[in-house]
Amino acid sequence: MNIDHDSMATMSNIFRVATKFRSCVERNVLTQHKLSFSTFTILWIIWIRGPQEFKELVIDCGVSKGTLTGLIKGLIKMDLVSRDKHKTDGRRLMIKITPTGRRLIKKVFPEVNALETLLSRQLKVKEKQEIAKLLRIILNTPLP
Amino acid sequence: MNIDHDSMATMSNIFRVATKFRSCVERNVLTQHKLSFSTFTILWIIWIRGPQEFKELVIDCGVSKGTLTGLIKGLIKMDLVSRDKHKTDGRRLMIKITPTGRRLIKKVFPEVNALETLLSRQLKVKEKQEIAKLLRIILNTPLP
DNA sequence: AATTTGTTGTTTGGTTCCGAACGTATTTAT
DNA sequence: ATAAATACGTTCGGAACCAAACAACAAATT
Repeated sequence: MNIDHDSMATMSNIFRVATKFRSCVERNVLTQHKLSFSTFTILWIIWIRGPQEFKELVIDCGVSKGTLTGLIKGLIKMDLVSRDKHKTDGRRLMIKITPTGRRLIKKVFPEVNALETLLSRQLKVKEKQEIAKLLRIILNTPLP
Repeated sequence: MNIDHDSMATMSNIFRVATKFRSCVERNVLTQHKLSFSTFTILWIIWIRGPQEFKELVIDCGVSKGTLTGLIKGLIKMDLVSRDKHKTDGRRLMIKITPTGRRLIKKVFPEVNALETLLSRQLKVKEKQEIAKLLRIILNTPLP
């Protein structure tokens, strides 16, 4: 049996770290604010980058468009984002953050970031940058 | 606003890589065999490590125990694993792979591993080992 | 102008997931 | 020995998820 152990170890550790961090953030931060990891991600993106198109969010949040429809609906009900038609193209949607949403993410994000810092506290800055760099290479590698 | 950008970049890239790979594997390999990523993981673990206790699987698969109950149920229905009582402790369960399960994972795992190789093809072996090493440090870092 | 083709988001049906509440088995304390 | 506390797995309700079918709009073709 011919197995590529290095690739396997890399990927399985990536999964384990992702799972560990995600559940920790949900448990310790997001639940109190009625947010899921995905809705947090949406809020974070439109806070950092400004209003985004629906289809951009689909890619950047890593969920299907069907799922995103439901998540946006929930965020609107909580008055955290708004959904407007594109000026010139009636098919497209623009998702914006509301003042309430801005207030919330300004409070929540630092808490999440603090956990990121905590989790990676045994790594040097150089090492974190090295991981980030290598992962960006993987992200830019095309897959079927 | 005081943000730890290096930790943030590291973690957000970990999530993006995990999502990218997971959906690719599900789409290109697992669906054909009626497996989800989690059921694949269960099968893989008890194939590599031998019979496992239920509660070990909860930790190593990164799902809740309620979820694991359902997943095991599904795997049993497909005759891929069996569930037996622990010899001396009537509360505990031992999960074993069946011959059918063994045949399946022997076929499926190499396909998954091939995608892992493909995804990390732009990295040198040294670099993969470096990522795996750094991620293991993170995994051993306690969190609330 | 009318039809076709393509893009964008919603709806639908079914699976996976978690947390909380629940039984059952075991261990500890009285 | 009995009661209380703990450990283990199941059940249940609701949220999140995906793929496929669908509807609305835009662009290209005729």
